[in-house]
Amino acid sequence: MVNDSDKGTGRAARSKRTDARRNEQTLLDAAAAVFVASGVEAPVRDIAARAGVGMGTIYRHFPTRADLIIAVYRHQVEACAEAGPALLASSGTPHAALGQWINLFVDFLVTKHGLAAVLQSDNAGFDTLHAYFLDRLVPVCTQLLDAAAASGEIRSDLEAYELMRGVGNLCIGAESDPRYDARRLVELLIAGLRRPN
Amino acid sequence: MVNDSDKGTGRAARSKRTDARRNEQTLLDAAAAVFVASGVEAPVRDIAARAGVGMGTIYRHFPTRADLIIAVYRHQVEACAEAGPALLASSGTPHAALGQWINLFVDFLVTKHGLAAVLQSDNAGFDTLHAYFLDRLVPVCTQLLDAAAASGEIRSDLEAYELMRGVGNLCIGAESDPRYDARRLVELLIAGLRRPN
Amino acid sequence: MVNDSDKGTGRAARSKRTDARRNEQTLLDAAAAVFVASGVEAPVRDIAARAGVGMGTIYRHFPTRADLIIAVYRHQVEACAEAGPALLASSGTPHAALGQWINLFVDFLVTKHGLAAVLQSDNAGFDTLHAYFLDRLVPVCTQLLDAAAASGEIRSDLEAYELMRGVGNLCIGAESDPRYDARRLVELLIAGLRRPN
Amino acid sequence: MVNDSDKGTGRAARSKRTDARRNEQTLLDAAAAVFVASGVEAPVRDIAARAGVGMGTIYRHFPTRADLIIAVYRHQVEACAEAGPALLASSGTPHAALGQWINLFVDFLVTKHGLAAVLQSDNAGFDTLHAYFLDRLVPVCTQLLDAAAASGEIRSDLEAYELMRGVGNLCIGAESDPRYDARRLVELLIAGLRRPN
DNA sequence: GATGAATGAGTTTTCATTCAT
DNA sequence: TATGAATGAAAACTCATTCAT
Repeated sequence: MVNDSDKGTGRAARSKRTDARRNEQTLLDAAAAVFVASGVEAPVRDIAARAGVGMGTIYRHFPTRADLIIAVYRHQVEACAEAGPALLASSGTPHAALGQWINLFVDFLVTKHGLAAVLQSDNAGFDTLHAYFLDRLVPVCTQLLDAAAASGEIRSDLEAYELMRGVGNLCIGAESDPRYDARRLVELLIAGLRRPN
Repeated sequence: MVNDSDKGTGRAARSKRTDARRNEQTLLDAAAAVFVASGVEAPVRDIAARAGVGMGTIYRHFPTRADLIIAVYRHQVEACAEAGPALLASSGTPHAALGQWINLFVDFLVTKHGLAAVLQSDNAGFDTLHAYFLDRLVPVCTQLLDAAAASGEIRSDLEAYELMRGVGNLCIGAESDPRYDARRLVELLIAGLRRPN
Repeated sequence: MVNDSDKGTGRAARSKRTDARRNEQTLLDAAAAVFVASGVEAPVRDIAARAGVGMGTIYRHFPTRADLIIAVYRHQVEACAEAGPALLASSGTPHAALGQWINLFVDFLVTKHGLAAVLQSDNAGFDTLHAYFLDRLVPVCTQLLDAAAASGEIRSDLEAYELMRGVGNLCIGAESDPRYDARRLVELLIAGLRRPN
Repeated sequence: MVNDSDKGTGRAARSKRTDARRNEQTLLDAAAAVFVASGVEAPVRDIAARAGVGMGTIYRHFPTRADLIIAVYRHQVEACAEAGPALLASSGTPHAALGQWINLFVDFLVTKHGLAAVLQSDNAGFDTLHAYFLDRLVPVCTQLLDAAAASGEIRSDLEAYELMRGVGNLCIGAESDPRYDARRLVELLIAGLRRPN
């Protein structure tokens, strides 16, 4: 309310947009909550109910389920993407940076119920989601991998795509099983990359 | 029960039992074929159709889908289980034996369309399946792991259950993606186990 | 019940088939009734409710709406198809035969609420229906048209397909409008075919 | 409206009316374009988007879809209505005039994607549309029909309403089927009207 | 007046599972 | 025992229409 010096149509326009934005945030919150409770494949109707809106509203804001998931997790994906170069600059060695970065990625996947599973599903409806993840994170991972390979620390015959897919798979089902610690296994995987001196 | 040479109705009974067994084998063959074609979550109706029987017959022999999957793959699971001690005896080192055994396990999972995915699903209907796999294979894997740990080749802080679950996860979706080679990643994982000399 | 001398599995099999057939007839009757009341595009659920069965049952018997419509009207289509040659043999002139046959076709279309409309819809779901009608009736109509053309009674530049489509169109909406008599207009159309002596 | 640099309310009112008219024309153009592309049953949202206005604006100007269709095609309907007497005056015979007029009507219907179909729909929402067409064109057609009947050229037992409805029906689906030429069939219909000398 | 967000009924379709014959 | 017909819950998705801003 610092500035509400608008009048005429301006107010209407601004206020409409404000409301819609608020509503969208409500939707994202509700979706996030439902995703935690029932996984990212929860029925649209459940999310709508949780948000207290009609189903059509969900479809208006997020035409596909992938769009919704992306919106819900965008911040975290961005943070992960931006952390790549930063770690490379600050960590001791490229391999260490890679390990830390993968750790962030695991953090992300493991805490999102069912997201890892959906990342490997070949369901056509998730194409957008797949594309978003790959577009955003594969280049970052490639950079880290290249640096570590260039420094001679690791083998150079693994694509970022394959590594990320593997890490993603290792994270499937991790939340629900106390006897399974995805992070540990991912560490082994990264350790296994190291060039046998 | 070596001898159940019954007479009178007995002959009928024996023959009926024979028939039932024949029928069951038909079912298993059909299910295996459909699993290859459409994955282990194929509609029951398809399997029944392939076998030329009614759906009720499937349910009679295999009350749950898990029972059917177990029956279909039992032979291969048994073979895998039995290979453990054999490899330990014949391979150069325990770690090599472990690697070869895991390889067999990967062979198995990767060729069964969708089986790996179902192994990690937390769908209650698959409990029996999970239990069967774990009961049968975890002890074998434990033995290999213990031997390798005892020889000092690998770290000793990983449970067989966790390793197998990780390997299973790495195999998810491997058949359908040419850019993803599950076996490679599993090798990295096993390599990562090695104790840093 | 003239003959129920079946025993053993025979009875079960026969009785099952009998029941299914009875049920299918129930379905057809219900569908016919609903078609009359609400047109051939009535919701599947309505038909199921009318028949007192689940929706799945409709889908089992008739995978697409077109299949159901075909089944409901098959008898009448067949009768119409068979009447063609008969009329040609018994009527005074080929043109007269054509007129009478078209009349039968109109009888059929006009009494089926909404069927005519669906026959011209380009909805892909009705492809089977279109194909059935065309396959069955166009040849008959062609025969009548050819005979009348050969006798010099009518112009010879009109395809059976086009004529039938036109007749079909003229029948659209005829049931519900007392001021519109499709039959009269069809007569004009047929009269218009006559070669100007 | 040369000058709309208004201030003071009076001028504002005039200008508002001008704006509204301009807006309405934009709407009509957009609707016409969308009707051509997707038929007259296109979603309201599409039309609004095309016009660059909100959906509410469409509803304000044209409370029902029929109102919109009428507005879009009013000019052409008027032209058609006015052509009737003109043709009667200029053509050789009343029957020729009738044929030419019907031709104009067909021109109109055939080029409007889906309009013919909507003209026969018994959907209550189109009542206004039906009424408008009938009110405007039936009298014209009646005049032509009466003249031709009076001259002895044609039978006198057909109502204009019924004829126009028939012509409308014949035009259904004509744009999308190369094997179906509505104009030809309409010609047959008109030819069929001729009194058998 | 204009906007466009929200609503939610309505329809289709699929399959696991049961159970009468 | 075997059969397969019947069931009906579930879920996605679309759009006409309303109404707060």
